[in-house]
Amino acid sequence: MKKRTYSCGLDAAVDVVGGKWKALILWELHTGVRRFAELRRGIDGISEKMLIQQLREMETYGLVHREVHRQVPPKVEYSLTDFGRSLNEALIPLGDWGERHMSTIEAIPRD
Amino acid sequence: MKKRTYSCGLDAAVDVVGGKWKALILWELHTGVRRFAELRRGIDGISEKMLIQQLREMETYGLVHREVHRQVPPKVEYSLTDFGRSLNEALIPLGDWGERHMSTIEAIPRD
DNA sequence: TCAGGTACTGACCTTTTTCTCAGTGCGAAG
DNA sequence: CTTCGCACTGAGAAAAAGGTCAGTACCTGA
Repeated sequence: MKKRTYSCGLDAAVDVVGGKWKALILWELHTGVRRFAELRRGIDGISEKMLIQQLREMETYGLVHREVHRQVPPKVEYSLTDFGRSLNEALIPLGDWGERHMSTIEAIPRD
Repeated sequence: MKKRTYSCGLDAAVDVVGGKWKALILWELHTGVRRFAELRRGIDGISEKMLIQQLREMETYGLVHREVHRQVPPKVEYSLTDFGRSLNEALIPLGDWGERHMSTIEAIPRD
């Protein structure tokens, strides 16, 4: 989320889903409610700092709902809001596209 | 394009469309063939360096076709390949989502 | 002759993003 | 009595992305 104005809807949407981790988090939450540590284990290579940072951002966007259960040890559950689910649905064709062309994309020479 | 392996199709796709300019370029090319300077004028705020950098990247992905007409002054035309068009189609629902929620997204407090 | 348009390229710098690592406080398990 | 898991937080550094600016070589119109 860097911009304040967008030249088209796609521009705005890519700003919301962009970055290294948001798509992965959205994907993990697609299946339902998840605890913090479950997400961390489910998303390969993510650090705790990045995970919270992204979750908090998505919370301020209204995509993710955060529920704290006051108990020891602490239990915090994350889930998608209706808004988040609507985003996930809009992402399905893109996810399918990526799935179909994954090997092509991975084979592209970098730098 | 930073990764070599992806955990899901969405991850791969977001890596391809991510960044500040690619969505905008894709959107501009959606309407047809464009010359370099036309793209520059059409995309508000982009520098020549960024525009070429992104176009070249998209060319190596096979999304964009670059055609040089050997003449003076030079004329270079950019257009989408079939692969690029297939990506654009997969992006339509996301673009629509962004369009629908643009005002919400713009109203989110940053930092 | 001099600015302007064509399509770039490369050096260098700033901003943004991501990563690493250490630490918190509590309870349960070994 | 030490370690583990829980859900974080913050400092500081590294890496990636993006931006500015100057220059190239040629032609056209003023």
